[in-house]
Amino acid sequence: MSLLDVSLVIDIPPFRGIERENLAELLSWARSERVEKDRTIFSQGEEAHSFFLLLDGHVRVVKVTPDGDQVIARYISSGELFGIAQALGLGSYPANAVAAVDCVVLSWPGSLWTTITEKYPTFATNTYKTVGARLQDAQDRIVEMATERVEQRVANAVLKLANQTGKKTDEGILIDFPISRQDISEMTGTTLHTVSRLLSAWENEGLVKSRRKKITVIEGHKLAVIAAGNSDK
Amino acid sequence: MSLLDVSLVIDIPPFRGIERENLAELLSWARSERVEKDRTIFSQGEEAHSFFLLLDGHVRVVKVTPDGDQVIARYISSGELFGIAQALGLGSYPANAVAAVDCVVLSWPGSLWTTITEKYPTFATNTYKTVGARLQDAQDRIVEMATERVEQRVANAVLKLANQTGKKTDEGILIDFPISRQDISEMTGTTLHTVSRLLSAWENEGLVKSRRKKITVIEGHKLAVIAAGNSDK
DNA sequence: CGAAGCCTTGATGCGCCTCAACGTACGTGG
DNA sequence: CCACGTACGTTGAGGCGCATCAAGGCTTCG
Repeated sequence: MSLLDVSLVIDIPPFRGIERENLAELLSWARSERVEKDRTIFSQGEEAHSFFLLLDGHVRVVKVTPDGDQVIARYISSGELFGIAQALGLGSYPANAVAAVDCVVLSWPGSLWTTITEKYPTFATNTYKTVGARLQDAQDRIVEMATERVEQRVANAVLKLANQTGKKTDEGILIDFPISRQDISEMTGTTLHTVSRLLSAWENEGLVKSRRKKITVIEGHKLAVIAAGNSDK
Repeated sequence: MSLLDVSLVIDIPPFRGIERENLAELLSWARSERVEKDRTIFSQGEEAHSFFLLLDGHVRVVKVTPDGDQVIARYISSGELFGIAQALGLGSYPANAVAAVDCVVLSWPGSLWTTITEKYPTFATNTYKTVGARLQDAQDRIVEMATERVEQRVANAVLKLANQTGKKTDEGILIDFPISRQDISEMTGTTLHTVSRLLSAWENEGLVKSRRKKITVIEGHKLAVIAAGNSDK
C-alpha cells in the first residue's frame, strides 16, 4: 500500500463535490493495490468485505450460472465504483470481478460504508445515481435481448465499448483493452462463432477492423444503422 | 383526496422503522388516488413529477421500444414503491405504469424526494435496498435471457408471479390478477403463440390450469424442474 | 346478439446454435 | 531465438427451436 494523493481522485465522479480535506480522510481509510491482468478481485457469492474504486485499467464483471455459463454484466472503466454490494443491501458479491488489464484499485472495508455515506451525503448521492444508471442500463439490455436480433445486439455492444473506452487511432476507434469473440458473445447472449462471423462480414464491408483480441471501429454510423435494425429489410 | 390513516402504511416495508408521528407528516404530504383498471399512471418519457406507493392492486411497468414492441419490466404488488425516478437521478420516467386491476395509489411530488430522504434516513435506506433488489433482479433476468430457453423462462415467470402474488385456492395457487398469454410473452421475450402452446402442454400434464387471463399453478415443483432446464435431456 | 378481444393449433421457414475441423497468433522453455 | 503447445479465430454443414403466417373457436361485454 502506497501513499495516496488527493489529486488522484479529486476529479473522479463519485467524489466530485467533496472538500479537499475530507477527501484526504476518505483516502486515508482506503487501501491501494495493483492487480495484474486476469486476476480475480472478488468472487460471486463471497462475503462482501470491501467496496472498490477503479483508479486505472478495466475490470470485467461476470456472472456465472450453476451450469457454468458466463454472462458479462458490464465492463468497469477507470474512475468507476464497483463491488458496491453494501449500497444494494447485499451481504455477498453477486458476480465475479476480473482485471481485464493490469489495474490499480482502491478499496475500503465494507464496514465503513454507512459511516462514509452518512458523513458525506454527496458521495451517497453520487453513488446512488450510479446505481440508478446501472439499473437503467440493465433494463435496456433486457429490452434489447427481448426484441432485437443477434446482429443488432452485437453491433450495439461493440459501439458501446468503443464509445465507453475507445481510443482514437489513425484507422478509427480502438477498444483499448483485449477483448475476445467469446467476451462479446458473453455480453450479448450468443456464441463466439456467431460473433466471429459477424465481425468477419463487417470487416469485409470495411465497418471494422479486428485482430486477435483487438477491435477497431471504422464506420461507427454504419454500425449504428445495423444496431438500429435497418440492416436491409 | 381522502384522509389517510397512519395504520394504512405503518406495516409497509419502505416505511418500516419510522415513528408514528413522522409517518403522519409523510402522509400529510401525500395524495391518495383510486386508479381504475387499465388506466395509465405515468408514461415513459414524461417528466417525473411524482413518485408513488401502491396501497392496493397490481401495477404493470412496461417499456416500449421505438418500433412499438412492449417489454414488461416488472409487476408491482401492493406495498411497493414505484415510479421512483428521483432515486435514480432521472428527470423522466423510463417506462409506462398501468393499473393491472383497480388500484389505490399514494403519490408525493418529486420535489419532496430530497426533503424526505434527508429527514427520514430510514426511508432512504429502505428505498435504496429496493433499488438494489431490482438491479439484482434485472441482472438475473439478463442472465436468464442469455442462457435459458423459452420454455424455462416462461416456467420461471409463471412461478415468480405465483410466488409473488399467488392466492391459494382449492385447486392450487392462482395468480390473482388478470394476465394474458401476451403479457407473459412480453415478460419473457417470446410470442403469445409459444406461451399458449406451453400452457396447453402443461395443462395436459396437469402442471397448471388456465382460463382466459387466469392461471393456476398446480404442480409448482414440476414447473420448477422445467424452469431449471431438466425437462428431459 | 353481435363484435371485439383473447386463445388455440397447424404449417412453414429461417436465424442462430451446435458440431467439426482447421488455420493462426502468442508466449514460453529448451 | 526458434519450436512447440495452447489459446484464439475462422469457416463450413446440418439441424432445431421458435418466430411467423394463417385460420378458426371461444369468452366477455356493451
